[in-house]
Amino acid sequence: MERLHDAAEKLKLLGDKTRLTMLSLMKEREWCVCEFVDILDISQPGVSQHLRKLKAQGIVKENKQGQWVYYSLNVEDKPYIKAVLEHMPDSKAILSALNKEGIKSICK
Amino acid sequence: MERLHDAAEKLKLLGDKTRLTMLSLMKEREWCVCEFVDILDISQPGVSQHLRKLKAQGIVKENKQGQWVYYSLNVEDKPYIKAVLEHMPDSKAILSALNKEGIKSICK
DNA sequence: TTATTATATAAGCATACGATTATATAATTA
DNA sequence: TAATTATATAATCGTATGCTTATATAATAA
Repeated sequence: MERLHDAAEKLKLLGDKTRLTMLSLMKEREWCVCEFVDILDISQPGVSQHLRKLKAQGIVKENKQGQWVYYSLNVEDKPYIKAVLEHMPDSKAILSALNKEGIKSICK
Repeated sequence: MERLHDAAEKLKLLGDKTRLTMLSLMKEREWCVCEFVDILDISQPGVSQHLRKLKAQGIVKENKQGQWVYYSLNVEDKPYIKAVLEHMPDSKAILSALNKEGIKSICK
């Protein structure tokens, strides 16, 4: 059952707290790598690697703007992923819980 | 964000082909361990351990009937898991793809 | 051009995971 | 009671995962 195999591969990526947080944040807007680094307790290479995996599975897409790379959701054709994210908290709640409500493109 | 942590833990369990198949089958009815052993290409202890993890996260519940233990979904209070499973193939499609349409409580 | 900033890639490492075989427990049947 | 059947647990093992530090690449700014 190829469909289940592929779905499992993608769901596996949602089964990580850091990635699930990033994806939930991306429900609102696109974010650049350095913003995730500021928000999440993880190194910059760590963030990049999570995003690489998500992109490899087509779950996110990138948008290069000068030296910044913005990542956003690409789940319109992945209904079960979309459904999961719809049940996750929104950016405001996430940032508030992480005490990071102040961040705004800190990357300078 | 405790909610994301917990959700990630549960989604991690869906991110495995074998478990996702079992859960999708359970959309239709409860199944005993030996049925899963017949259907999936995995040993009996392997099946038991997958079910133990699913039960530990409250995703399935068991129903002991004599020497058989039947497992079924317990996702009414887990909307995002429910949503994922609703997008997965049904038992008929799964068994057909695995060439296992014949099985019917083979455990004898 | 040189320095700075943003991102990606590589290498290494500890831990988690999925599977197996062996064995234990429990219920059923002879 | 002994044998069979169903399930669970334990021990083991190879591989995958997530993280880090170090380094490379690319774009911007001085």
